[in-house]
Amino acid sequence: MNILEKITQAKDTFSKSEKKVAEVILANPQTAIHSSIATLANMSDVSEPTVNRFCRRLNTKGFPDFKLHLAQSLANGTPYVNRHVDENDGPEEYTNKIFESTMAALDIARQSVDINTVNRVVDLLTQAKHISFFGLGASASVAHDALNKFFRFNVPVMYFEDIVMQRMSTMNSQVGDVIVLISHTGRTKSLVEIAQIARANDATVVGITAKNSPLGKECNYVLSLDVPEDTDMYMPMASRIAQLTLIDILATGFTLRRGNKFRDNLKRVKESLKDSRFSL
Amino acid sequence: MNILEKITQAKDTFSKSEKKVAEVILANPQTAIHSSIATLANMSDVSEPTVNRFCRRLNTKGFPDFKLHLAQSLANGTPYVNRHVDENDGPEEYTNKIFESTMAALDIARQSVDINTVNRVVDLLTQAKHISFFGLGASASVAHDALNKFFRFNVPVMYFEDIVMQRMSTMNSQVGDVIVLISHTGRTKSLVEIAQIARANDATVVGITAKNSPLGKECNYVLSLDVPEDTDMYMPMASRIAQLTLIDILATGFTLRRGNKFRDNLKRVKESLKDSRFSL
DNA sequence: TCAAGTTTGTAGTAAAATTACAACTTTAAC
DNA sequence: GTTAAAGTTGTAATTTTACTACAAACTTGA
Repeated sequence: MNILEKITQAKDTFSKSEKKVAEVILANPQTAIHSSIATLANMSDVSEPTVNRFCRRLNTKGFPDFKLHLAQSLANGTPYVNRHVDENDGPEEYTNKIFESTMAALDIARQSVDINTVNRVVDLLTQAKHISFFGLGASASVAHDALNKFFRFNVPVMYFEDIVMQRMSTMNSQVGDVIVLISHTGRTKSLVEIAQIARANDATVVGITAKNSPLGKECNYVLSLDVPEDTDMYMPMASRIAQLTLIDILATGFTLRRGNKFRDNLKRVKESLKDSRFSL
Repeated sequence: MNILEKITQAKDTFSKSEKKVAEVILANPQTAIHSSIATLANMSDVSEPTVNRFCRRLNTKGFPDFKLHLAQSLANGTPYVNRHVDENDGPEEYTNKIFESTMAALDIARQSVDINTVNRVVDLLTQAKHISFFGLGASASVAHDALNKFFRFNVPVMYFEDIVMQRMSTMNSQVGDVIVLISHTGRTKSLVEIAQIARANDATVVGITAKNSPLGKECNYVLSLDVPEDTDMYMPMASRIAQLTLIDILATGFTLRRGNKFRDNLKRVKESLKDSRFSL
């Protein structure tokens, strides 16, 4: 595991002085790898052995070894950690933290996506007679976004915020229709019902949701995303960004499957916006 | 550049003994980063100062610095690059490319955000009598998402997709109201008009848009995001992810400004969902 | 072959990291 | 409250590691 994440995670097990060291390192890891144990001790306002003990607590052989691990964490690839926003953070801190934890979440999500399912879902979507995107709460805007993308493909695509409309529309679904249900937790009752109605009508149900959730179990295909949520904020943040990225992937897969001529079509949709815009 | 590549490339400029060092390092770089200058000198059958000179020849400050560079080169993972999707990409390739370019875009966006403006906008929002979020097309779902977030704060917040509703609502705006207009290009005519109406009513207009665009010029505050768009796809992708992240930042700033008691409020909103969900 | 230049190693020095131990806190029990 | 035990932290000494200065040994070309 990335040592920066490890520090964040193990913060509670640290002693007072060790926490000081952790703070200084997390605040400026780039400086840390270029400092000696003495300067780092000074910056953290602790003694040199404390820094050394801090390093060992993280299962490194000592300070130089720790610096090596830190350097590797900082190397391009996985530079970002899911850093939680703190009460006392100023604008600069929370802005950077949110960007970084969003990137970190995407990185984790990427590793959890099942490519085969993506491929099969893209297949389904290209062959669908009708596509519907439904979500509620925070996932409603994701469904909304999906509408905006797939609508450009000149495919019959639907999106409703209203659960009654979602229900009525699903009642009329049939074989060949694909219904994409979006829910981070997969425990939204009314969406589970929609899934059941759809399957009773032999429509295909794709869930962008948690694998073993009540909703997940009702779906023909589940695209699950493991995303660490900052539960302190009591708001869905990273999860819906990951969902949106997944929508982008499905849309991209769709256009690639449809081939080159189809891309001209997209270009035309984009150009149709010209009149509603000021020219460059 | 990767220091391992650098060694291979600069091999010709090395002296006989330095080449020996290069060989040993290239043959087993993992061992090299965990060795002291003495052991490495021994393995290469040269003296310690030779190893040191070798390090300096590669523009490093010395042996420890060289090890740091080497460690970074060895760190696993590819950097976040904006890799464009290619016609012939399979599901695995385009999935990874989209995740990576989204992360790369966020990284670039992060560097372009003006923290001072973020801070001032958060200020405005916390003091606003009414907050409106308007966007069209792909930005509509971003505005939709903003509604979902700010609505939890128990603040009078509005969101319309319909330009007539947007217009009517803005007509009634007054001092102390904040209208957030979202548009990637900043060239959507009807949003520019909304901005003009709002300012005529002394409401404050915040644009999440391009700085020097027609819309940007009509705003009191502009939060601009430099995001590289994959224009090949003819679809907004990374831009709206960056916009959403910015919404997260504003929402977070808002809650932090409001303090601890307010967080309990958010918790209550979240708990109110319980009945609409299946329990764990 | 010899002188100028380069390369290399030896020995000493400086810096950095680690260890051992003592002083100081904290915690919990009485 | 007092006190003993456990845990934490810092000081000082020690060891390890890296670097510098300089001299010896090669190379090169006239």
